[in-house]
Amino acid sequence: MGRWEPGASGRFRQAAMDLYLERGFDQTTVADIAARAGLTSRTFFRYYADKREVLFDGSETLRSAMVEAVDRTPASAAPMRAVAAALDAAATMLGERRDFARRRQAVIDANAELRERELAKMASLAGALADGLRRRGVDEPDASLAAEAGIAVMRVAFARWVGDDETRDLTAVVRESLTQLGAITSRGGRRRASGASR
Amino acid sequence: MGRWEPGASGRFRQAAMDLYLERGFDQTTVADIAARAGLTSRTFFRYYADKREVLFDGSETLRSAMVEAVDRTPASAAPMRAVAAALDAAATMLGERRDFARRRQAVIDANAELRERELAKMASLAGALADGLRRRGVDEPDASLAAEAGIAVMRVAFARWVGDDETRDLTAVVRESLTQLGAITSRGGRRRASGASR
DNA sequence: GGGCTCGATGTCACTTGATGACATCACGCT
DNA sequence: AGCGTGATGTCATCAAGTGACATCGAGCCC
Repeated sequence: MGRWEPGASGRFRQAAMDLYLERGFDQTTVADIAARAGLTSRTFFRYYADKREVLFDGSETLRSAMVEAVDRTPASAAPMRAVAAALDAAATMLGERRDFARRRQAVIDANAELRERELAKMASLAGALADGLRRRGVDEPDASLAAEAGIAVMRVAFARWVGDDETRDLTAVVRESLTQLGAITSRGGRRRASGASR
Repeated sequence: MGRWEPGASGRFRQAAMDLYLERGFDQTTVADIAARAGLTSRTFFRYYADKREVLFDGSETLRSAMVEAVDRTPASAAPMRAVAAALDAAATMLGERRDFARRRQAVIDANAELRERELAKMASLAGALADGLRRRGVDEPDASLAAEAGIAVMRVAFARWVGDDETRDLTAVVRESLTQLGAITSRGGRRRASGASR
């Protein structure tokens, strides 16, 4: 498997994922990944800006899906409706292949640098959402607040879904969490409002 | 200024801040910082785990202040009340020295790695808040949701405060933003609820 | 004072991530 | 066949960290 074997980026992704799982992120060198992929470490950096990025390949796709969901929401709808649509889109994309999501998350959770990168990706999602909201006429700080709140919900919901024993639909968890956020933040929110979820 | 000059960590902090501002984070090497501080690069890494950490020295103090604010909140209060208290504490700590906050933020905003680190610090704050809430009996997912929402508010409010021309009190901006989040997330939130802020 | 311990700092060596410059190879086109 | 082009390899280099060990300075005890 030398030069010109197709699917270089995919081979890198696979090799990296395997190695990160086998021996951990720190214990894996870029040279290792390249060797397993049948390529050179220099080539690795032509596909991925750094050693972490190889785990976040689909995030651009996810972002555009969420933005499109925002754009598709009727202009008359409230900001949080558009955010909810974006979260639905994200949940649909991530909701299949829970086993993959689990393994990937295990790798990320085990390493501080990877957690940082994931946070950055989520922040970028929040930024894109806020852009989308502004584009539809939502002013600041509402646009940023709605976007950040939405991403916060997504973060919490995803973590619950990944760590859950029973098989639940990610979309359902996301919607539940979004509703729950509304309950919590509503003024006069009473203590122990006897949660509707779990 | 050789060995045994006191205040090594402070000298590192000062030197790093200066250099990051002068020529940028990437263009500053740890050896540069150490030289300006009159120390060695090896010593730098004894005080700070990496080149970024030197900009986040007070974050531990901030965290404990916020956690204490949560703990000090009456047990009968709703979760978001405790979160609000924590945000108030944070705003009080960060609210003075806006010029310093500005310069620091300019450095951070200019560099992706630093932005990542800042996100990590904020995530750690959210985690500490969620812990505090659980300690006072708040169940999941409410604890995580409230904590994450609170940090989201803090992020937005801080950005607005730093980027604002007029001089406003950070505490006021934070409270405003928190109220605004409640308005946005409340079910039936109508479009363009004619914002109360800005 | 002399010698002692101990923590802070320095020195050295090394691994690894990341990047620039340049050479080479495989493929499609004419 | 010859050529151009993009993908890959090779080489050199820098900077971030890290471990092992030496050294210095200060306080302490006798």
